[in-house]
Amino acid sequence: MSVTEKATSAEQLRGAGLRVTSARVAILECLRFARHVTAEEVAGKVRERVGHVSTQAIYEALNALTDAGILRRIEPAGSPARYESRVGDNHHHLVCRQCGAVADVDCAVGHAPCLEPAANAGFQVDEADVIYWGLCPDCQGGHP
Amino acid sequence: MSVTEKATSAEQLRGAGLRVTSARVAILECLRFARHVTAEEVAGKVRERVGHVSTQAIYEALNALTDAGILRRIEPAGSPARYESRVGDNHHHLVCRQCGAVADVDCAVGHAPCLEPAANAGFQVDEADVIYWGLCPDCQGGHP
DNA sequence: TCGTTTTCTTGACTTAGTCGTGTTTTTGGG
DNA sequence: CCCAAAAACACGACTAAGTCAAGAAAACGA
Repeated sequence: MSVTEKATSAEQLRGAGLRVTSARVAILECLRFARHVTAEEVAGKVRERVGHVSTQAIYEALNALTDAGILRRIEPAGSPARYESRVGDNHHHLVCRQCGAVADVDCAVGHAPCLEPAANAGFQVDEADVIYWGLCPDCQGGHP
Repeated sequence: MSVTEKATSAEQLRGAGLRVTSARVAILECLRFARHVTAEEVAGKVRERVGHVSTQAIYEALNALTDAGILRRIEPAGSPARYESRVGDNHHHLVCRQCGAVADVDCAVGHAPCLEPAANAGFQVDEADVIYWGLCPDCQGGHP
């Protein structure tokens, strides 16, 4: 499986005008399976695959990939930034107040959803960031 | 003006079961005029009114007031937390990518807006946090 | 006014990153 | 295939925005 995937990851990088390095490929591979992971978690998984990579390299790569549109960064309040490889559909997120679990939600309002607020106060809006806060199924048992 | 307002702020605090202190009253007074301000900005304004107050006291008071539902905290990605006194209507926010300016938006979808995502994945949702990202009128001049 | 409880102060600590500087890798051209 | 330029990475110092802990001060009910 990994041959095809590595090829795809490399192509993705080249297509975005980025150099192909083992760290970046490993990041993309990891995010194929792990979703909504923090930079530290990515670092751990990447190191499992390719040995030592500095934390700063992880940050820089994640920033580069995010800027290139290959990854999407979400930053729920009170949580470190999380990354996912599902991009381009501007879906939203459910976040559990208790355990921090994150789930994807498709938008209710169409394909470029919620992008237009009722009155935009003169702002030129290009993205809507929607987070639904609540309790995930596992945390609904109501224990203090 | 300030007599009535101080009374009101004190009543608000007492009504929420919180002790009335000069720092808390000053915070509420400031947030009557200043909106979407950071903890540091609040600290500055509060100190103008009542002299020395420690930064930690500001943080603790803001947390207490937020927990009590008297203030609302918003935390746009890449910005420190901001506070506002407009609570209870679950309105949303426009944030400028360039200068960080924040503006209020009423919700388009009704009075308990966007609270229900299309599919909630079993989550018990109690709040929707919507941030529209874009450029404010002042930053639309397109200067690099 | 007194005592309890909450709040405030001071200061150390933590987390999640950014900023430089110098050293490796990639990679396209010869 | 080799080599220079550009990009990426390593290492370490630094920063912002808070939290945590222990003792002093202020609120408020009796």
